Amino acid sequence: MIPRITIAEAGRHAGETVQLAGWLYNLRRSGKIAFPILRDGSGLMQCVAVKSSLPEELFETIKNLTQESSIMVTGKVRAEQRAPGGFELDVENVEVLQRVPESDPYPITPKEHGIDFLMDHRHLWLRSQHQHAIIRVRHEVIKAVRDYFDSHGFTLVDTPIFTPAACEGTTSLFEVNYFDDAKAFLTQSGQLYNEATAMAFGKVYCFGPTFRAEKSKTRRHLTEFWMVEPEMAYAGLEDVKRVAEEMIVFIVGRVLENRREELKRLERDVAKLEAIQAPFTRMSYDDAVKILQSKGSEIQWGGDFGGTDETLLTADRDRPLMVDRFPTSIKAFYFEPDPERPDVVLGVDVLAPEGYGEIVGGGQRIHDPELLLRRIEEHHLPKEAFNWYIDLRKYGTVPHGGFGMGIERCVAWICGLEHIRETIAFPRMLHRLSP
RNA sequence: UCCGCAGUAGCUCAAUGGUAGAGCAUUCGGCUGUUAACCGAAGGGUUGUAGGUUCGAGUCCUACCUGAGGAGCCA
Repeated sequence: MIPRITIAEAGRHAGETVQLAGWLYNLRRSGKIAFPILRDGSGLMQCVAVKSSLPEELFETIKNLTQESSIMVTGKVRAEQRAPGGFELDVENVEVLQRVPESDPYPITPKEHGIDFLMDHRHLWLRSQHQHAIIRVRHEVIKAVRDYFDSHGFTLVDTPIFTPAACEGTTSLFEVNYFDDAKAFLTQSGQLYNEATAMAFGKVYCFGPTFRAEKSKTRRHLTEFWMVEPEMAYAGLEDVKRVAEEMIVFIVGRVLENRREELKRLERDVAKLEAIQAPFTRMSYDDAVKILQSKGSEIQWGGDFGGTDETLLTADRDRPLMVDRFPTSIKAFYFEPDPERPDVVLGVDVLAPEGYGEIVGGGQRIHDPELLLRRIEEHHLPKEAFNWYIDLRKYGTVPHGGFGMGIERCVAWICGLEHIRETIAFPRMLHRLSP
């Protein structure tokens, strides 16, 4: 019985006859020799078919294979300097499961394509090397996130996707029918529910899809994205900052450890990632505004950063930047005010270097029931909808805090991508709902 | 939602208001070590849609559609 292996394992089988199962990535041929390159999801393998050592019919079959045809190849693995990857397979047999017809060839050729065409063919584009590398880095980032929290005493408690009301009231939500007469909204954050589970488990995190109906049309926005949100009881702003910093350093370290090959394929400057070490630069909102003004930004105290402001602040830094103590007026209702300065809140944003902007936002939450009620009124939020949330302050309230990190923004930064849309298999954007 | 930009062969792009072209892909032929292989040939077009200016429009004007970029909002 000939063993079936993956291309990634081929190096351990040099000299053995094995079977590979995959798709034809490319084919170069001359009259009497052909080099089919096989793709199986784990890597690429150059195969060699020599006319003189194969039955004529088989050689003709190989010579006429079309791109992305599904095939199983049997042959002997051999170390070969000239082959990409260092190993080659001498073809003994090829079984064709489906030959892609030349009347309707595979649309994504080895040449360049425009973004619109590629997005329309996203279901096929995922087969290409570049996309493959990005999705694998994403996998590593997600695994690192989970490993970090799992090994630091956090319990995974996922929060609902159907919610009855806005979590923050400021941004728009996707509305869906919920049976006969009720409306539900797709969640834009698990945070409020996290605050409940943190009072039950101490340290928790949720990780799932999040939805924003904002009509944002930039390289940093999706309407559906994945967010990890830790929340900790008996914790303040400094604890939030420390955990965010530790987590980011851990994630980048893991990607460097396990996904070098992918980063190389993405032509990522690895030195920039190796520089991601604690401590990150810490800065108050006040100082950030002064720096921005000195660099020519129009920002005034009390205003929020624009995309160009974030770039100005981080472009010449080699580590993430933590900005804290934002004006109360520009932040959500649940932020705890600074006890020494009630006009600012104990919130923090983490801005990735190289101009990638905000990847983490969080802070300390209000734990005083009186203040929370006042804020709900000031923001004109329906108090009844928040009864359960107010209960958390009635029954054993404690200082607590947490943050959210957008996975796609983090992956875009680590991969060094221009646009967030390639960091998720099937991106959902303002004008893109398919495939 | 706002501001400019673009739309020509399956794909990526050319074409001064005057005969619609190239590379890749596809088909046929050649080549025993190719590396987005190479060489030769062939097929492939309602120039986004509708109207207008002009002897003549891919090119100029108007509207619409679609897309990509940026702004605002945000992770």
